[in-house]
Amino acid sequence: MTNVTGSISRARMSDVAQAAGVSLVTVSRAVNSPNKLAAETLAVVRAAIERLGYVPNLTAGSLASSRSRIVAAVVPTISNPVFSETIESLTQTLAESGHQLLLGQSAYSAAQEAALVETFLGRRVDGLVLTGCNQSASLIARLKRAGLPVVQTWDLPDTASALIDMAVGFSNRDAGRLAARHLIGRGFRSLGFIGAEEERSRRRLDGFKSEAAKLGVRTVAAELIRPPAQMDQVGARLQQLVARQPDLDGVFCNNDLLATAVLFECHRMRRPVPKSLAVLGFGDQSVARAAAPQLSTIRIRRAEMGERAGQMLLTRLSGQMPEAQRIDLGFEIVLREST
Amino acid sequence: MTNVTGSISRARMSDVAQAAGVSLVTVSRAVNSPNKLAAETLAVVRAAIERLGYVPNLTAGSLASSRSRIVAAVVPTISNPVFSETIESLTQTLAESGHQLLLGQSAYSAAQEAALVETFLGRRVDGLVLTGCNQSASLIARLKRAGLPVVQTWDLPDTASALIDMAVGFSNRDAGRLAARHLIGRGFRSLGFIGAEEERSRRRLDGFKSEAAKLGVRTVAAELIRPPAQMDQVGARLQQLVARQPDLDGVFCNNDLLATAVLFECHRMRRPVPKSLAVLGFGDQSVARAAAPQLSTIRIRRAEMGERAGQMLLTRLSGQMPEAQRIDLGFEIVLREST
DNA sequence: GTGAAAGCGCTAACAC
DNA sequence: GTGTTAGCGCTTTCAC
Repeated sequence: MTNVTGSISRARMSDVAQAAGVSLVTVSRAVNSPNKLAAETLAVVRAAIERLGYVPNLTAGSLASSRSRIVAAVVPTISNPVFSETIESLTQTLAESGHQLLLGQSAYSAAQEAALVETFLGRRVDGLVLTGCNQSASLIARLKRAGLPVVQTWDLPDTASALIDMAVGFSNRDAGRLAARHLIGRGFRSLGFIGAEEERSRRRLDGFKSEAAKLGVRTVAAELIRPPAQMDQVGARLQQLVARQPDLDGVFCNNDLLATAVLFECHRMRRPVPKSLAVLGFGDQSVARAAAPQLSTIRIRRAEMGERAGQMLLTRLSGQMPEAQRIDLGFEIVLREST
Repeated sequence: MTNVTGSISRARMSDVAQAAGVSLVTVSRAVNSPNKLAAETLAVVRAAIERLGYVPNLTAGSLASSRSRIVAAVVPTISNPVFSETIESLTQTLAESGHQLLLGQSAYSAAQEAALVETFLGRRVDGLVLTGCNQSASLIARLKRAGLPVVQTWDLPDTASALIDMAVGFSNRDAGRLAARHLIGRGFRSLGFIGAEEERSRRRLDGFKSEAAKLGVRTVAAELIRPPAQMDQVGARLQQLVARQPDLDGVFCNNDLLATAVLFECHRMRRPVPKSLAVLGFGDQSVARAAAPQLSTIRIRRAEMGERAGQMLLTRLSGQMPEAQRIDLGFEIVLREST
């Protein structure tokens, strides 16, 4: 029965060994490398395990073998569906080879990220997945020294020194550039931007502005929402944008949910999309196809990002080197109705 | 530098002890209970720790103390934002007392849930958070025997035997009943239901149907979408509903994102909401306020659920009993424009 | 194919 | 306040 201390006596490996009439190592092998045992022995041991309800203590195993079969990941927040999809596919990829995920949320704070990494190192995790490439120089140095496999995701390091170990992502700046080319190419000249106030969003804004300028469009108003950027804050921001730039005719939103909120606000303002105002999303989430009008957006490979990150880690954990240390997953415009 | 094996030599506690000229325990105390040490000693030890770049091995600590400071949670998927918010607040609550979260995703499969629980027990996690209350009898028995603190969330057990240890949630069936009362009370008589094909959604449908019948409304058509229920599948389902029940005038959607997709489809069908079709959401996610028309919905306390689950666990881990073993967080109708 | 010995790096209990 | 002793429950050699 449940008790307050939360612990009951459990069978240990030595108990199983005794019950089965074999040595400790044999039980260990029955659990970890059954093919190294004679079929009969294996059967006897398994019966004993079953009978005693033995559950191997993975903590003790980790200590002895110095492999934890745990991978840690740090994301700003999983409430943003954009990150949760990457985490989901990462979890699944890792699960296939018996690894589990320890999850940390940094709330977009570098200090919290560093603190999380520190305890993850203390837990001797087998690998680490980070979000973004804007880690501090000291954290980068720390991780390089630690020597464990690390994958940076959701962006690509600009310089060789920003690459800790491995990376899988895409250039956020180039994605912003593509957004500007797309909107301007379709005839919209007075542009706005709505996004979260965080690193990757800012990089996209950078690219968006610089490409717009290059194409002769200098009026780009931006509204940055402090994370978590919720949909119900978007209406007011769009109003701001229009107030600042009355001839606004195109908005780039930093995820499809924000873009959807803009769609609704346009509906309220009786401004037909895209005739009166074009809306470009980001991410190609499922809402983009469901929306009316359907959202044009920039597709990125969120699930693939998690999967590739997991594979790179697993490759390294098996002692090999992955084919590429830096994978650019790219992105593409999906033209629908809103632009 | 990074190496393929992923490990470099690291300082151990005994190295620090030697460097600081103290014993092992003193270093352990400097790390875990600094207030038990003389200020001078502490300073010396800390200097040594700093100098050697010592990172305590938490795995060894866990083994010795049999407390892992890890709590595991199983959710169907974190891609559903509805679960990720609970996980987020749980993570934060746990972090405040130095616990971390090991995350498992069951993909709505009972077998996967049981397998995850098994390895979590093997890791000797300090506590467990589960989604829903429909665990198999054998899993329930297993966990009761294991004797570790367990919190079931997102529903409330119907019977005493379905309660493993602690629970925080609400009655999904009653929430469905409330939805029916609300729609019928506002004059809608031909009802439909769109939700995911999973346990909690089904319970809401149960309640929805039975209350509707009680109030004299027998025509309730339901469309269940196999998880993950994506927004872009909703349009076709609404069409189905209308085909089956041409006079349909009210739809209850099992989360606000699905409801939003219905809103868009209504727009396409040129059926004004709520005049031609009423739409009731579930969850009160931020999209509900952003939508046009704004969504009426049933508010539940997702974040509070994670927080309370964390607190209950922490209370038990500190050796106390929580005030209540079973917390009903309830729910409420939020009347906006769509009904 | 199986076993014996020697740790993994820390904490708990008790002494001083 | 600080130190000594004795494990925590496994895996890893290496021997047979």
